[in-house]
Amino acid sequence: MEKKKVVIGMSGGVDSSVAAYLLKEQGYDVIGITMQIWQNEEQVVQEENGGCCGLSAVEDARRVASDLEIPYYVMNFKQEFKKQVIDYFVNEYMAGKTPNPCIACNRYVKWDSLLKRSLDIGAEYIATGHYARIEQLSNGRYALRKSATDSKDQTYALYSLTQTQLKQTLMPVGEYTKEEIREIADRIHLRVANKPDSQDICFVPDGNYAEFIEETTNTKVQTGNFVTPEGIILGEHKGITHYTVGQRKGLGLALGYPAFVVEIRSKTNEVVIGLNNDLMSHTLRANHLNFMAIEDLRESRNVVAKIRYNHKGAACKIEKSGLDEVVCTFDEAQRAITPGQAVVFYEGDYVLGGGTII
RNA sequence: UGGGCUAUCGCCAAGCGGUAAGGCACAGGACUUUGACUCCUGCAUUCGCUGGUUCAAAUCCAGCUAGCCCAG
Repeated sequence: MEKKKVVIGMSGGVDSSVAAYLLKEQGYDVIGITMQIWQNEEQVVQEENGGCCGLSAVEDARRVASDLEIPYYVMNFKQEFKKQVIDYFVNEYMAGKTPNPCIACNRYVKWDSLLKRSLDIGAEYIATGHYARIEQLSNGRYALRKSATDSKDQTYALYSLTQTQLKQTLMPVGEYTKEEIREIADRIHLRVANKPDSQDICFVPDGNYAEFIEETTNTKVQTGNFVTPEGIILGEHKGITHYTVGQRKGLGLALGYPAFVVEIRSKTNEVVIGLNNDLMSHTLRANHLNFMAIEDLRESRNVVAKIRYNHKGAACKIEKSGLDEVVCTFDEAQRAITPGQAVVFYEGDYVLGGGTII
């Protein structure tokens, strides 16, 4: 019997390495791939940084593939990454919004480009080391289910996957806890067993994304005014791209009480400053919707919504307010609902769908 | 030029003779496959300057300097 062919995206980190191992154990014909997305080959690798985007990827991944005795290739996705992730990231910030590049990367680079190319080379599935599970529901649809450990769950960043993509994807790591994954890595003597988890934006290694935006656009951001909700000028800001809703640090505003960014007005180039309380809101609107567990939202539903990656989720009612727009009303006010971020709806452990906060 | 008031960390501000609170800001760390939030730690050997009184002064006294207010 012909073994099913799977392309596994390998970052060189623990999770995707163990994923590759698990797939091989499960009897798949596994091919390891590392996606070259941003850095130049000659760029010094970041030893400390493991993770999804693979700054130190190639060396480690190649070695793991070799240890697992699976074929391994590096594929170039720099163009796609530049267009779908970097450009999007920069444009969103310049428009006063706060993008989530990981979601864009997943959607366009991993599940558009990588999947296509994998199918082209005869694979039936692609696989990743994400902490999430994919299940087919009784209604026939595929949906993401939270990983075995809630604390590591990554379904939030994957809400935009389509039915076709889900059908052709495997996420073997989702059944395990992080500890179990490290144990497996240890047991099979993976050298990457103790690599730290990834973090921060992969293409801005030093974390200074505002500077990164200036460099890639080759323009200096305009400074502007910090204002109160009433319009009183409080001081000068460094440029809209330096801020996000809910931010406290880095404002340099000594008002005597903690001050937060409440709103970013790109039209007037103003950053509105207020109290923590001013950030609390019961509703949000979202567009660019994608539904998983259901085909569409025909009538209002009570769900749990996450409004950022690290959000425990909050009970709310969602209903359509347009062809591609949903209104979400929370039982309890939520803090710092931020335009540009994703909102993901859950029913139990399953992803119902999600969208982009307007 | 008379009269009054005030000068304590980058900002605000306790202190009232017994050996420098606190908040904001800032820095570092933790957390984190986005941005944030949050949490932890650090942050004036010194109180505008110079003298004096006292065992002991940021705290009392004198002079000087600077700023503010009211007169003119």
